[in-house]
Amino acid sequence: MTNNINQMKTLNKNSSIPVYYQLAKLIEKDILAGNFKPGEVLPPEHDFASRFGISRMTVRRAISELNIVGMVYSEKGKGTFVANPKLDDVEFELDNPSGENPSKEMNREIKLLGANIFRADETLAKKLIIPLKTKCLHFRLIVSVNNEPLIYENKYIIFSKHNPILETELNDPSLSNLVNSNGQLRAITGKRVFRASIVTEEEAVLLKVSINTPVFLVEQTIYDHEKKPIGWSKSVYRGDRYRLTSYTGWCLGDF
Amino acid sequence: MTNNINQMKTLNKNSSIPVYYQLAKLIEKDILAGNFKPGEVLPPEHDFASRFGISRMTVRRAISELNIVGMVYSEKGKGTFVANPKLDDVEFELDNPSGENPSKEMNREIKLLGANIFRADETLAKKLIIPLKTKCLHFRLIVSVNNEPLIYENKYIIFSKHNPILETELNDPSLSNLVNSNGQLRAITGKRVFRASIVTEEEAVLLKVSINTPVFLVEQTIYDHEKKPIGWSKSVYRGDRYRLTSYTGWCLGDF
DNA sequence: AAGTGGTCTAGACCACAGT
DNA sequence: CTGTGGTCTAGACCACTTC
Repeated sequence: MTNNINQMKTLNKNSSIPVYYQLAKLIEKDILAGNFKPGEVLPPEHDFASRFGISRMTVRRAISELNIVGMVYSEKGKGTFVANPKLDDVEFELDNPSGENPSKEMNREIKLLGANIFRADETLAKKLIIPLKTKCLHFRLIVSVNNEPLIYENKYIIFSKHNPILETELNDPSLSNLVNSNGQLRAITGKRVFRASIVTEEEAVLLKVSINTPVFLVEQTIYDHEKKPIGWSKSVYRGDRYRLTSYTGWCLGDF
Repeated sequence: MTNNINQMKTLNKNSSIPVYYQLAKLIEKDILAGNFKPGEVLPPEHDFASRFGISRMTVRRAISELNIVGMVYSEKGKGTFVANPKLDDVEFELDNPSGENPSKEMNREIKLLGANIFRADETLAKKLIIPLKTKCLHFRLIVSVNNEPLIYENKYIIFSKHNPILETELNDPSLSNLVNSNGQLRAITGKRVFRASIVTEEEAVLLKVSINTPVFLVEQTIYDHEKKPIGWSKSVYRGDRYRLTSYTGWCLGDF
């Protein structure tokens, strides 16, 4: 008794579109539609093979595509599972003052400054592509490490139902978590824009830094499976404490 | 008459390491050793298959790995070619003032402020892991777009031989290009660290901005095939004109 | 026409998970 | 033990490029 609609479709073996790609898209649709949820196991490979009358190698090729984009992960002897979209994997690193023990315990603390209903102003309406004054939830918070305030964040998500603000949400106040907890839509993709800027007076007070301190201004937008924006945030990272690293060029497995 | 030393080695079919991985590493070594140079074509797949006594599918799996990391690219009907390592593919975008035509012609200009021999000071010696006072080349330049100075860069590469500074190099003053033109070592991998900061007085004059303008401070290190640093640069991107964008989550092919 | 990479098959054996 | 994914084979046909 399956309700995986797309899986009843057939593959066109005479199409110029490769079978493995057709199958990958089919499974992708089922995952995006929620017929397979994160953590759940996919049918075994030989199932797909016999059901669609194709070779197991072709099934593997399809699933491999989904592995590459991180939509599923396979475990030998167990099965292939739907992953959680990693929406917060742009890693800011805390600057590590030389000599300090990097494995030192970090005491991360989140202080909620406010959580309330907010009627979309012009900026937010534009960001989320919603009418003016649409009901939204607004979170304001400060993230501190070792009692030092480092990040100031304002997060907005489209209001959908009266959910109480759970404490568990505030342990992980990432935008994707807030969206997933408070709406019926799941967060699928995200976009971040980084700017270099200088603290405003308000931010300087909140972050306990002097005026003219440089900051990273990070705007994040989160989209559902139809690429409609469902959440938006603007974060201020202290520029004297955070940095961003990226690697380029050739590497195979190791780095 | 081939001098592809590694290709004379054999694969261990009884190893716990997959054959496709062994072959991928073998080809990788040949590419890193310069036995196959960027732009050159690899032997056809059936060559590898018969030479090593393995199936063509296994060869394809090996080459697929190299495709994924961007070390080679395959073209139907033509062959598989060695790629150039993309070391400068972190894209800064110019902020696009609303309403302005994005396809508008950009007039990019590079002004060389200096190119001279530089004896490594403490900072540089540490960055390049070389003795103090080692001979290096030092480039200072300003990148302008539409007559507006936007980037100020200081680039250092280990001095290897007396090459004249070619004009062609200055059309592409990327660190990887400078390294490849002036040294005998090829640039293979790179690392970038981004910081948010504020212009120094000197930078403010060069970039024609007021004091306290925010900037991205971008440190880049370039490594050879043994992961030894061979070039280092420190660039200042005007924070009021540049931004950085990244995407996360699920996507398959399209975005 | 000959050579290349792209796809696909119908098997096979293996290592590992959960009984 | 059975079931899973991981690897590998020895073919096959196709589309494309080059001559």
